[in-house]
Amino acid sequence: MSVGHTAVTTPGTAAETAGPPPAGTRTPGPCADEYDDCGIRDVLDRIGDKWSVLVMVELAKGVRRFRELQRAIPGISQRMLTLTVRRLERDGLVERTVHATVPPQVEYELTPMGRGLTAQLRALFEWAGENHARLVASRRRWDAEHPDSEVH
Amino acid sequence: MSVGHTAVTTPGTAAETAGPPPAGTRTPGPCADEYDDCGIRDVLDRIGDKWSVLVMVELAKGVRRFRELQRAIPGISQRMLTLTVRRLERDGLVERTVHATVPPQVEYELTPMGRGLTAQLRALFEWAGENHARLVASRRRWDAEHPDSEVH
DNA sequence: CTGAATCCTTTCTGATACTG
DNA sequence: CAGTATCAGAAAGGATTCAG
Repeated sequence: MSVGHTAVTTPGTAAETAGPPPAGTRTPGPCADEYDDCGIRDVLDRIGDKWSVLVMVELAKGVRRFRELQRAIPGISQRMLTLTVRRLERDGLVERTVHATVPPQVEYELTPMGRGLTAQLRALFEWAGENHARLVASRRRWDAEHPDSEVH
Repeated sequence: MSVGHTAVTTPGTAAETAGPPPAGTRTPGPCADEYDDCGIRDVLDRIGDKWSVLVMVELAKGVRRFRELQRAIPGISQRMLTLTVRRLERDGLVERTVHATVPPQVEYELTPMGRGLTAQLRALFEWAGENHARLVASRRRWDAEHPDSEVH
């Protein structure tokens, strides 16, 4: 997702009548309601991408080198792994350590903040594990009732 | 994200050996480690998109009509709201009720499963609220140290 | 009001080739 | 090993138009 990580595009037409969330870019003041934003968007953009969670899950097991990560995450390309760890590093969730050895050796590990996030994700993982079957069933049912639909 | 909601490409090869997470592809056997997959991908694909969470958060406050949702979520286009609620409905997270009145009236509300998911998301919201400032700070620092970078 | 259908632009990913 | 640089295809998102 992301899209530059800002929702509203139109600069003018947006907030006119004024309301709780002026939505120029995102809620300017503190969280509109109980949360609404609160930076949840930044977090969702990170965990919502294709590989970040998998990388964090792997790093939750311990320090890993670039190649180790790639081998541990089937399907990820070198390019995407690089981008993913860079973004995680940028957000302060992962720390990158370069050892100036002959064959370059770079190690990645979760920062305290990164560990904090993965801890919060567990609740989500558990829920997913418990409800995935139901979700898939619902999905199949819906697809059966709506043969021709692009909503996938 | 998403990409057909399965990471590794291979299309056909669905459930062959049969197992808890037939998953389009991903981890061969059941959940590799503690989670890895377990359907977490489906969940992340849903909450990771641009609007689903905002819609669920709004619906967590009560039943809402289409226009009410759109007004409550600044920036969302009619098209995206339609797609978002449809996908949530497909996954069994939201229920759609059509009232055959003169001006069409359609109401949306979270299903028990939908409420269950939003409950799990609160942990994430709280974490985001507590760590967003730190994350943004880290981001600014990183950007300052890497003037020319596309990793955004 | 509640959508469905189009068209078009932006963003994301993956494949490939090259480098210190 | 650990990246960087390109490039092309795929997918997501937005604006607009039309309809029940």
